[in-house]
Amino acid sequence: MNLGDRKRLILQAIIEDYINTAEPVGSRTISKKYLTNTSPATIRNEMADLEEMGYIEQPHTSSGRIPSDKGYRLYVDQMMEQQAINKSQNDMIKKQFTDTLGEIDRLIKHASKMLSQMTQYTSIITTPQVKKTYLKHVQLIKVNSDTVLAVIITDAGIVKNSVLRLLGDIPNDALEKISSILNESLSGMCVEDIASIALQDIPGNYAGYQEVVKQILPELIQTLIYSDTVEIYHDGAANILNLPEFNDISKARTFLNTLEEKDLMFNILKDSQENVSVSIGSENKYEQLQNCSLITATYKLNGKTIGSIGVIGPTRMEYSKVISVVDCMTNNLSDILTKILRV
Amino acid sequence: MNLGDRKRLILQAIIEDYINTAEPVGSRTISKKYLTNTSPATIRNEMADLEEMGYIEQPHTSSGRIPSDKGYRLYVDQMMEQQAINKSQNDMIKKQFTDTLGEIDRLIKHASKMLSQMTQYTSIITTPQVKKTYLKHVQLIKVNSDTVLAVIITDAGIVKNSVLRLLGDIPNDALEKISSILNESLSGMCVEDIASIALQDIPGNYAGYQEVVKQILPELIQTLIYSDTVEIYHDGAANILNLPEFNDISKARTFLNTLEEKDLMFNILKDSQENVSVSIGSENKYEQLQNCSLITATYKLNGKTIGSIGVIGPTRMEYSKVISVVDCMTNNLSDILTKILRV
DNA sequence: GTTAGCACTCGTTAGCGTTGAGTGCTAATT
DNA sequence: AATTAGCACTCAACGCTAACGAGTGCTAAC
Repeated sequence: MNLGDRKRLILQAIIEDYINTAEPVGSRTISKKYLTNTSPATIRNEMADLEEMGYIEQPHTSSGRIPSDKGYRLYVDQMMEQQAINKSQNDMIKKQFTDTLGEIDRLIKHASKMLSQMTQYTSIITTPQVKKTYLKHVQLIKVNSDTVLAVIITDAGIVKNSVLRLLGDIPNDALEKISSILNESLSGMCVEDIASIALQDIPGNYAGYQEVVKQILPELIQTLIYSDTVEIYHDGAANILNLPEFNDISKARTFLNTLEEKDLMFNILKDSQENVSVSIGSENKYEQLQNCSLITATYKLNGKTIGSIGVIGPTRMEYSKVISVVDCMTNNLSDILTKILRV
Repeated sequence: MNLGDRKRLILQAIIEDYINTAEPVGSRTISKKYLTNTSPATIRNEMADLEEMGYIEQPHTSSGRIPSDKGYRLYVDQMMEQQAINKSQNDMIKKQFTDTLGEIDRLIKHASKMLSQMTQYTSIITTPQVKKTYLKHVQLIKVNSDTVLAVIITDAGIVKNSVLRLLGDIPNDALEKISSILNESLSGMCVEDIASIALQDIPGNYAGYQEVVKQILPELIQTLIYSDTVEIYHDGAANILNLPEFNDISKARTFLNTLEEKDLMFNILKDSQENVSVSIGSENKYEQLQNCSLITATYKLNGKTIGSIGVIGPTRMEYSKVISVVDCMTNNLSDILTKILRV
C-alpha cells in the first residue's frame, strides 16, 4: 500500500498544516506553502484519492480536508520526523527534578506539571504501585500506651505507615520481638501475596504474643491492601480550553468530567506500554476519549515498572514533540526515583 | 439603614429567583411569583430605589435586575434562611467517611469529592499542616548498610518519613541510642521551631556518634521543612462548566487556570476562618476570583486547626445550601480525624 | 499527466426588520 | 400619599436574506 511520493507529501502537508492551524487545508494552501511546483488542480486530484483511501476527510463538501485517525496513524508510524531527544529539554527536566526534593508524591505531581507545561496539553500520572514490590522491612513503634505505629518498607523504597490501636498496653521489648518475628516471616514476600494470605499461614514463634499479633496483623494487611490504591494526578486541564476543538462547552465539559473519573484514568494508564505508545482518536478504548489522542509510557524503579504517565490532547496533536517529551520524562523520572529511593 | 419590609422582600425575591434561573428578574415576575398583592409598577418603583442604594444592578436599560455583591452580602448576613444542618446530609457524610479508611490524604481527597458533588460547585481543600503541631516521637530504622529511615510522629498523628543515606555503616544499637537522644532533645518541640534551630543547639550526649548525628540532623530538619508543604486538592472543576456564567470559554479558562495555581489557592485557604465564612465577588482579595464567591472553613484535629476546606462558585451561589454543607463537612472531618489519629 | 477555467456548494458574516420582555414616567385611582 | 394602569421607549435576541469567499469537482486544453 505505497502511496507514491507526491501523495505522501500532500498528506504530510495536510497533517502538519492542520496541526498548526486547526483549519481544514485546501488545495491552494498546499500548492502555495508546501508543493510550490504543483498546481492546486493536481493536488485536488490527489486529495480525492487520499480521501477515497481514508487518510483524509472533508467536514463538508466545499471545504478543505482534515486528517482522519487513519491518516494520523500513518503519519505517526511512518512519516513523522522523529524529534531527537532535545538536549536542553532534557537538561531542564533533570534540573527541575533535582530541585524537587521531598516526598515521592510531590515528585510525581511535579512531573505532571512539567509535562503539561512543556506540551501545553493535559498530563496524567499515577503514583508508584506498591503491589508489585517486595516487602523489605516492618517495624512497630510504640507511640502511646495503646497505640502502635507500623512502618512498612518495600524494596521500591516506598514507605507506608499505619496507626494501630491495641486493646491493652504492650511492653517495648515485646514489640521488638514481634517486629522481628514479622520481619522473618514476611520480608522478601511480594506485597500482593502478603495481602492475600490468611493469618494462620504466618509461621513463627509468637513468644506468647499471639493475641497481640492477631490484633496487629489484620490491620497491617489492610494497610497493604489500601496502600495499593494508586493515586492519579492530572495537570494542565485548562490548557485544552485554548484549543479550538474544545470551544464547544459541552466537549470541554465531557473532557473535564472524564479527567476527574479516576477509575477510568487508572484503567487507561494501567494498559500503558513500557515504550512510548500512541493511541489516536477512535483507536481509544473508551468512548469519551475518542476525539482525543493519548500518549503514554511507564516509569520504572530499579528496572521494575511501577507507574505510568500520559498526555491527553486533541487528535490534532503535536505528536512528534509530545512523544519526545514523554520519552524524556519517563527516563528522567526513572533515573531520579532509582537514585532517591535506592534502598 | 433599614430597608423597609417590602424592599427586603423584593430584594430577597430577586436574589433567590436569580440564584435559580441566572436570568435578570423583572417586576412582572416578582409580582406574579413572589409578591402577588403588589403590582409590577409598584415593584418597579421599589426596584429603582434598591438600585440607587446599590443592592441590585441592571445589565442594560430595559432588562430585569440582578443582585450586586452588596446585595448578596445583605442576603447572606441578614435575610438568608439559615438551613438547618440537614440530618440526612450529615448521615451521608458520616457514612462515607467511615467507609474511607486508609491514609489521611485519601480521606482529604474524598472529602473534597463529596463537597463538590453535594454542592455542584468546585471544592478545594488543604492537607493537614504539620508546622503547627508538636513532635512526639522520632525513630530511626536501619534499612540497609548505609540507609536509615527516619520516622517522625507529631501530636497530630501525622507521620512523615525520610530516607537518610549515611556515609558509612552504623551498628543497630547505635541507632537506638541516637534515636533516644533525638527523642529526648526534640520531642515536645513545635515543628516550626525544630526546623529553625541550628545543629549546635541540640543538647545531649551523642555517645560518640557526633559524626552520624551531624549527618542525620540536617536531613531530618529538611524533611520537616518540606513536609510542611501542604498539598492542595480540588474537585468538581467540571461542574462550573454547567453554569451559564461560564459559558464564555475565556472565563472558564481563567477559572481553571486559577484553580491550578496552587500558591494562590493556598493563600486563599490560609486566611480562612474557623467558622464558615463567605467572600462574595469583589470582596475577594484576588482579582481572578472577583466574579466568584468563596465559602471557607477550617477543620481541626484534637481541637487544633490544621487545615481548610472551601467551595468556589459563581456569586450567584446557593449560599444557604453550601454554607450548611461546608459546616457539616468540617465538623465531620474534624471528628473523624480526631478519632482516627488520636495518638 | 498536468493545469487553467468555470460552475457549483455551502458555511460564514453582515445587515435588517420584528418581537418581546422590561423599563421609566405620567396620570388616574384608592 | 401611596398605588396602579397606561403608554412610549429601549434593547437584546431571533429569524431572514443577501453577499461573500474558500474550496471543490469536472471538463477541456496543454
